Amino acid sequence: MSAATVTRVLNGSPSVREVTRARVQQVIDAHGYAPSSVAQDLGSGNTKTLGIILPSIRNPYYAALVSAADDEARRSGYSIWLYQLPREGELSAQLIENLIARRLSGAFFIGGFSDVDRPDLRELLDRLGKYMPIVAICPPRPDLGFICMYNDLSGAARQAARHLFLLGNERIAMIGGARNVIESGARAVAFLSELEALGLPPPPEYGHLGGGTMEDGMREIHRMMTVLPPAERPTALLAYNDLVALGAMHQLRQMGLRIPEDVAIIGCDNQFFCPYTAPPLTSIDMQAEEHARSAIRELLSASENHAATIVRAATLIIRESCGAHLGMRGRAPRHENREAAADD
Amino acid sequence: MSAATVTRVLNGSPSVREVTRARVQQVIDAHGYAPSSVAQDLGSGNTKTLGIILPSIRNPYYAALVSAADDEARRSGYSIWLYQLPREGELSAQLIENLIARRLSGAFFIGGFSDVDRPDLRELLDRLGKYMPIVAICPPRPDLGFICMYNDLSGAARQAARHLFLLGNERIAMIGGARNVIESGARAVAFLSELEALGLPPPPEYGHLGGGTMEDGMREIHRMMTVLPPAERPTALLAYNDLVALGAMHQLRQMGLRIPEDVAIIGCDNQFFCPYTAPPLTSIDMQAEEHARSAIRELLSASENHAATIVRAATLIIRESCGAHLGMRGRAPRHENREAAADD
DNA sequence: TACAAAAATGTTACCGATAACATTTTTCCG
DNA sequence: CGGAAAAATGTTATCGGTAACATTTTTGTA
Repeated sequence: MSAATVTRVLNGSPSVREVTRARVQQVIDAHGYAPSSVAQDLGSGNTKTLGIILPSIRNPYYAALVSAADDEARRSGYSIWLYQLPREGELSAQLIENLIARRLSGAFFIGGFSDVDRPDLRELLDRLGKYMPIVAICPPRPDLGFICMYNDLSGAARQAARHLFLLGNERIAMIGGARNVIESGARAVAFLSELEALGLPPPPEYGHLGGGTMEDGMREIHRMMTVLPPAERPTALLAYNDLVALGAMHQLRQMGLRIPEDVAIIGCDNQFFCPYTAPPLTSIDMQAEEHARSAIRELLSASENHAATIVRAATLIIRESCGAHLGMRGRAPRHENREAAADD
Repeated sequence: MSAATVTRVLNGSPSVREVTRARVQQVIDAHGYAPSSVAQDLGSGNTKTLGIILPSIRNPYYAALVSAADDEARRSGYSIWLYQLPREGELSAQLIENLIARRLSGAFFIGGFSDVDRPDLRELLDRLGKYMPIVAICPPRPDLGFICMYNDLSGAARQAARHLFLLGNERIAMIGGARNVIESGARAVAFLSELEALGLPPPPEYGHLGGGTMEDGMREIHRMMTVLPPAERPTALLAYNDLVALGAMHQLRQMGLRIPEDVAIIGCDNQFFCPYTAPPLTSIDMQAEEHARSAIRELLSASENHAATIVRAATLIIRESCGAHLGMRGRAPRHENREAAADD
């Protein structure tokens, strides 16, 4: 029983006698043996493993991407190697080496809240791109030599802005994110251009966005609702993501303000909890599942990196936090109420 | 420049002349070369990779475990290989082989909502245990030959049950989960024994739990609040987890019932969104971070599997959904209101 | 039965890094 | 400057699986 025969039995080669096969199989079963994919990987030069690089799996939007990606990869016999990005400054060269050393079959990069200008991430992507195909969830940039998937927000942003406007909102603020950051920059631009088209550009006092967590949402809305004079406070919010929206809603409630009567709010990502907030959160669906599955398929079929962009339309999912179910009537008693309640 | 010299340069061996080191380093830098950890793994017999096996990364509680585990593993130069369990019947022998074939350095098993009696999972664990150390988040069982981490719920369950009782609740239902399932079985037993100690065993009409999602929570509470006569409906809920609680709260709101005035509710897991629900959800913290970090440390230091249990106390985190901030006064106007509103 | 063709099994080399050992080069002192 | 000790570098074998090739066994037919 040479090693080659065992290989043949394992791979179901037809040129093995039935007696031999049975004998080998018996030993395999007795030992619960499975051939080392480490050795297979080394021999074949294919690890059948895809890396997913993201800021934090704690963000449910990323978790949804990873979940779908894992499922899709496994269907083709590939598996997922997880890599949470450390903060800037902690992404040592050593960690990048580690990523290259793994000889992954491909990398799915979910930058999200990562600064465009983070030089460490650029170095990471540049170096990685020489070794494996990359697909990233990020707005297209001419200098990126791999596939970028992103959402065309223009339709949804227009719908969201007009929706809020038609419901009587004339002071609409954007909240969360940061303009110099890949993804939130794109979202900000989309929202901003629509607000300007309506003649409702957010005044500078609304601030320059700021973060992607619940705490960031709380802080920002608290600032606007206390520092600004009542007549200048926003009556509607476009949030960078649903987490920020969640924080903002919480803060508004704590201040005794009603949603959507006093402040309407629209989130982004359409995360799993959106239908379950009080009121249910109107949000923009970013097609996480489709992005993830198609990213994996691209990685599996790609032989070399090539610049390309794959666009999916984002769609506004209307629930109650934007005030749609109240119509214009919901607006009437708002101002007095809001100003009285929030003036602390 | 033989391969051995390159190895010596990479590993900083002292016995390399400075000129040689510089020459080799220059080539390394020019090519952006990093040594293949696949080959290293084969040679050393250590993949420095830990597998995390779980039902779905979409559950934020699991995501929190994975996030902390990834961070802890990376500190020791290890990385995480993700494996989402398919449904029963779809966990083929082939997938188990794949898991063994990877020659992982250890496996962190997060069973959660997995049936104790799922024979495929038992086979998975039995076979895996022969090849690598395992740490699982699950209640201890005499037949498991590896480390089990779990929460001692008795203190928190007692606190929760008495808390609800002292606030005037005499009809307390458990909602979600399934008795024949590892984790939810333990939670159910803990809650049940406390309710019985108070002389408030849930009547059979409250049903036999049922599931771990928002939808399950909605369905169960809808059933109780419509099928049961008003006088028998629960005035408080102990939810299997926070997702079920989220669904139940949503359904209660839709029925026009107030939380906690009409129905008080306590969740489990203390997920990230608990402080942000309306009202903020009282929940039982399960120490995800501590479990995950210590699980990784155990895996890294373990040489062989040995049965052991590591217990951490679960703690009740009181917010508003249980009615604590209202005290007994919150109970007074409840009954009339609840019965009138929910009687559809 | 003999012998060629076909089938079954065995052998060798390779993937890439590295430990152990072998060889070459350098150093340093008499 | 010779030559031994020390330092630097090269060579070989190994990890486990497998492709390619080599060899042995079986089959089938004259």
